[in-house]
Amino acid sequence: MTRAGSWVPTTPPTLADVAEVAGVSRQTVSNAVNNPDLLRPDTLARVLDAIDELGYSPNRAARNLRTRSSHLIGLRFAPAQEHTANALMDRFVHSLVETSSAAGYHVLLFPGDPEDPTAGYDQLLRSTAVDAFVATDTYLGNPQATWLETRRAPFVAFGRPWDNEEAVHPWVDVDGAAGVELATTHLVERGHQRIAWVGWRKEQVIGEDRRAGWTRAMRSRGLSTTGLASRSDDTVHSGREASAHLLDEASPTGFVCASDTLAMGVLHTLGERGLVAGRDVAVVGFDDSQVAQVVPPGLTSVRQPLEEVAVEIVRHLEGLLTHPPVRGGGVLLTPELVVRGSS
Amino acid sequence: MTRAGSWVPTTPPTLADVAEVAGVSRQTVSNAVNNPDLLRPDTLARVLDAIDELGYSPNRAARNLRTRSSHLIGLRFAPAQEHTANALMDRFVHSLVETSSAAGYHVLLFPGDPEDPTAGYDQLLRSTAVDAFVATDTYLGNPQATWLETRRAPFVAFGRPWDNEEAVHPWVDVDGAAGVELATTHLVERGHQRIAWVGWRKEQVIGEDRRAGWTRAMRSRGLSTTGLASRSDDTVHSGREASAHLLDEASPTGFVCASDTLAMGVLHTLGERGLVAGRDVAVVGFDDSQVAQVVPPGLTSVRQPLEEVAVEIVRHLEGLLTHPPVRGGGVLLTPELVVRGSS
DNA sequence: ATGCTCGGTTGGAACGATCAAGGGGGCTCT
DNA sequence: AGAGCCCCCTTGATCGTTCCAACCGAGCAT
Repeated sequence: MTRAGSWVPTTPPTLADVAEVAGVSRQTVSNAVNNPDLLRPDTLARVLDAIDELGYSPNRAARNLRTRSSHLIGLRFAPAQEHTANALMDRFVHSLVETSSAAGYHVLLFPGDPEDPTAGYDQLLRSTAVDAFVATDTYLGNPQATWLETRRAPFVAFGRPWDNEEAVHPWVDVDGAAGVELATTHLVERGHQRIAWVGWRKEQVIGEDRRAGWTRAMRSRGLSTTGLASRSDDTVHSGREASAHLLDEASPTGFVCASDTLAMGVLHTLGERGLVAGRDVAVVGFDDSQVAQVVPPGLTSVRQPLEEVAVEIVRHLEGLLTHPPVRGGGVLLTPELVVRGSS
Repeated sequence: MTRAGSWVPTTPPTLADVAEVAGVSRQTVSNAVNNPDLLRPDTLARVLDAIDELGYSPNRAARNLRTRSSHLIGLRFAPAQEHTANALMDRFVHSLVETSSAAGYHVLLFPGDPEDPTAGYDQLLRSTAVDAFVATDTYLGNPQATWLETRRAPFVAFGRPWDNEEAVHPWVDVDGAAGVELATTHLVERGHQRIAWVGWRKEQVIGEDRRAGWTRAMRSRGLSTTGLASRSDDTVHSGREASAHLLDEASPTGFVCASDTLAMGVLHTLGERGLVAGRDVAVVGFDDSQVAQVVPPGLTSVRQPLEEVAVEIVRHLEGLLTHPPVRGGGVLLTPELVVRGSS
């Protein structure tokens, strides 16, 4: 219990104040807070009473200065693109905040310059404003991870180091191929044979990874993939055009998409042609965005275990920050399929 | 330019290191960083060179300790509810991060306990971990604002103090009634006369505010509202039921909704009945969520100026933190209507 | 009794920045 | 020439915490 009197202190109580009230020294109070085991039970109780009475809470700045750590985790916060369905950061960030809070850390957001993915990191690092980073958006060609590695900055990446075989930093990622394989198999089990892939451009490694799941599922069932794949930008418009083209040329009965955004494009096409998703043609998206959840008749989608990702990331961070020599290693989590009306 | 050598320093350079290299005292370096005007141009240049050469960046902890301020802004981060269309925090948070960064502040996220809206604030406040808070979710009955006021905590609220006439804290809000009025007028101008309202329960002040915009627009055109209003929970399901009921009983030609989530429910109903949104019946949502942007045929929606909100909030925060006596005052911003296929 | 360990406690120093006060050189003014 | 002043810079103290080494009394073996 904290005494919540009406008096508002001009200056918060310090360790010394508590020490005086409890009749012990500063160090003893510090120990009561950080290493309670070192104190005799009765002394500890007396100190805790005093802390309680004064409403004492250790001054973060002083502690940070002395211990050379801020207990803050930096996260570059880029906004979700408008006119797409991808807003997974929201779920991820929340889980990260929750998990790291339980581990005694807070999340510090800093803006990301789209032009320069490494901007901002340096400043925070050198001013010892954060203890570590969580790096997201580790798509191919993003120099973030490599840059952080050369700086010896403690960080955990959400995303595999696609372009760097020798990367030794810890990472956590979701097995996109496995997710798409789940989705494809799901459609096969519903009796579909001609299942099309609506994906991203070839340069997008993540997209190619997901595509591999489709190929794998199709081949393992002896189904042909010829003429059933398309690649384009991650926009609703592209998804619409791609699916229209596929319907004309290959008449698939099901679509597996690299994203919910593309899947929405497919739904557009179906609507234009008087086809009903889930009845005439099956559609599966990727990300289980809010769009997938509320659009009629419900879009079946691959859901990334973002909560688990955050947990794993924090686990790695704790490892990094407490046992510095321990480095490297990755964790690959498997997504699940959320089945809705569209399939 | 920062010298990015391959050597990684074990310990970052300090003010004293810079002072030695530049051949000046600590205080002079400090002034070079914080009050450049105080130095002679040539001295300033020499110091800046040294700073550059060493890659110096002030230690945040030390600065915070001495100045009794952290330059951090606390934001309670609650996740968007699943199965709704509302994910406006994403846009808002990004803008807040961007704006406050420009003002020299960073955003610190902390988890919110749904059971206790004031949890977390106290700890951060007393440990001087943050300078101020941004309080969101200031719906009626949320004790946050009042609690923060009694604690004399510096904060700016996103949302009006609905339940407290005497509130003196600064706030920024969006005029929901004006937004809905825009939406309703838009439908009237398109020739609609029987325009229904799909809203929230009466207890939701924000919902009632938005509803007032509908009433106002209807009355000013001499249109009847009788039997055209419904109130329910903010779920797709509720929106679906409400609109089905309204169609049966009052046969409206247009729907104005308190949220995109409810609007999606309306779209569900239309789909079930073979009606086409935008052709047979007009639908307008609220929030301009990603769902509104990508759902076929595009959902017309009221877009809150979240970027401006963040700017205003940061402006108020700066005022609070630099001229403590200046308090109070609110800003009400007007949203705009984004017209899409559904109307 | 002496020496020694051990749990518990103590005061001094340090972390790295800013604040407040002080000082020296050059200029003007008398 | 001396007083006064301003400008530019330096010095010592300080923020509140944790680290460090020393200390002290009690218990035990010698």
